Amino acid sequence: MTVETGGVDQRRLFELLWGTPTGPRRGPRPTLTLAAIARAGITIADADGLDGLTMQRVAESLDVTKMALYRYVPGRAELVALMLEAAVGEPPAPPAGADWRGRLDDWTRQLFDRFRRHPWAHAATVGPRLPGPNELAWLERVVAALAGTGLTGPEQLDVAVLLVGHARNLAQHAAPDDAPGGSREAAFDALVRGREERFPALHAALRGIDPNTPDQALDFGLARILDGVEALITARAAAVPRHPGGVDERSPGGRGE
Amino acid sequence: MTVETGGVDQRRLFELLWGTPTGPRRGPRPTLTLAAIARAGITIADADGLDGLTMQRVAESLDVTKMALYRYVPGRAELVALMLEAAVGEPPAPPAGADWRGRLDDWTRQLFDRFRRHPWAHAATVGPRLPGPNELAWLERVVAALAGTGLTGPEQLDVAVLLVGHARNLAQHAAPDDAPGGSREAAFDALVRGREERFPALHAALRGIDPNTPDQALDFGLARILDGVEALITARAAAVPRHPGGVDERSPGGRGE
DNA sequence: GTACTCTGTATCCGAGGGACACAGTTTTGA
DNA sequence: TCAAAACTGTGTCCCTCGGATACAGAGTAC
Repeated sequence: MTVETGGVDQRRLFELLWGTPTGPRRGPRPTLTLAAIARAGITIADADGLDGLTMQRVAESLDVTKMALYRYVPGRAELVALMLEAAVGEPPAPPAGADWRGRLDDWTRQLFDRFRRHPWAHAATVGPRLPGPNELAWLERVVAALAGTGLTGPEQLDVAVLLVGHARNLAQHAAPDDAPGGSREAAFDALVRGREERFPALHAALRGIDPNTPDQALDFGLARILDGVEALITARAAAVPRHPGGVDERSPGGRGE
Repeated sequence: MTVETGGVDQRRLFELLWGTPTGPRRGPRPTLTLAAIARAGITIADADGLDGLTMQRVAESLDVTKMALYRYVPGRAELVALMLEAAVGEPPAPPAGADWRGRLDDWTRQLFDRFRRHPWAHAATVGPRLPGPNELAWLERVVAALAGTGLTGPEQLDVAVLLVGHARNLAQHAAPDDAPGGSREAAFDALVRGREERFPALHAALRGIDPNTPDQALDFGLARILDGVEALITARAAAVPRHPGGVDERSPGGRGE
């Protein structure tokens, strides 16, 4: 029982995620596949969330005993990791002829879509964890799109972190099949109503909400982020017209006023 | 056993979060307080995460039986909600004399700090949930800071969502007491090493990482976001030049660009 | 054919959330 | 003053779930 990082067997998980599917030699041939198990788990978690995902249910849906799963997967935590890797899947091809901004825009929306289709994915990605090949491939796409923009390596990764966070965060806000108009704003409105003097600005902001217009938080945030990145890129290009990667003009919007 | 939203009793939770502390009439006076229970839970969760948080341990740390807690809290889920509300606490006062950007910058860093101090808070905030007074008060601060900038109500809320997401996301990346240099990048590097042809851009980006420089993802993302918001605000102001005392003339020298 | 190895199963255990009934305590009403 | 009512903390019980272990059957290598 390795309590390491929430009970995840790092070695075995690494083999499962990154190892080659080595065919066994002797003994009866397995009736299951890692992919099939992950698929079954995804189906269950999509329907009832991570709480509804029990080894028993996964086993039942595959017509095996619960303990049979442990021949393939060390435990529940590793199963979730495999499900996550399968659920994100391979990154989509970048749109043809798009510049870095077009690529990042499309990339974020595609990732958002993945997260929205699998609401449990958010909970499955909290805390440090071992990324799988698909996850790294998604990351590779962002960094590749930003290559040649003048951003440093760390900055490219920071942009990726920013976009992943936004996609993941917004997918959580937008329930997969929620009533249009956003139940979240409705809940806020109900709470603020009767407490206007306590939350005056919030009250005013909520008055400007049209229940018919769909939630545009994804578009809005994405546009702001990409505007900010674009501003940095153009500033870099103007400041250092030659040899990218020199002494960076760090202008942290940090601390001091 | 209300399976509603993960087993949360919405009515009772609303009373716990928003209700007035009505003193009971008859019977022995309670030995515990909601605040004390929440504090005990926070202490445990800070140390061992949400998985380490059991009713048993909370009860032990308060010298009561497990079932005694159920006199105060309907169940574990509601306890976590109370812990969250106590952990975020009241929002800090906005820095004196700061414009909207300064306020939002400070706000985001303070929120980041709260999340970083309580790593379980991220997991506790997945999915739709009932916000408490403190949570709404934090939100109120953002919207108040943006009042008069020309942004619409929904846009102000979208900015808040964006900033909350960034603070929360980055707090997860930055482990509370991790080794400097970022184990995350180190893990990436170890994975990419030997697979350079598969992740060429990632490989190149990782080469530009200096293990000594601290992680600047929070600063970077925050600066990008606020740059993007600022661009929108100035564009709005330029398009609608009237509105006498609305948009303040913020230009304290060379910020950003 | 025999030994070895791998798969799926049956059984068992402990941890954890929570229901329920009961005893003790404090206030209210007569 | 005293009994009834209401509320608190406790002990006990149950169920679910993750996982360990031992075992029986299946398939392969020698």
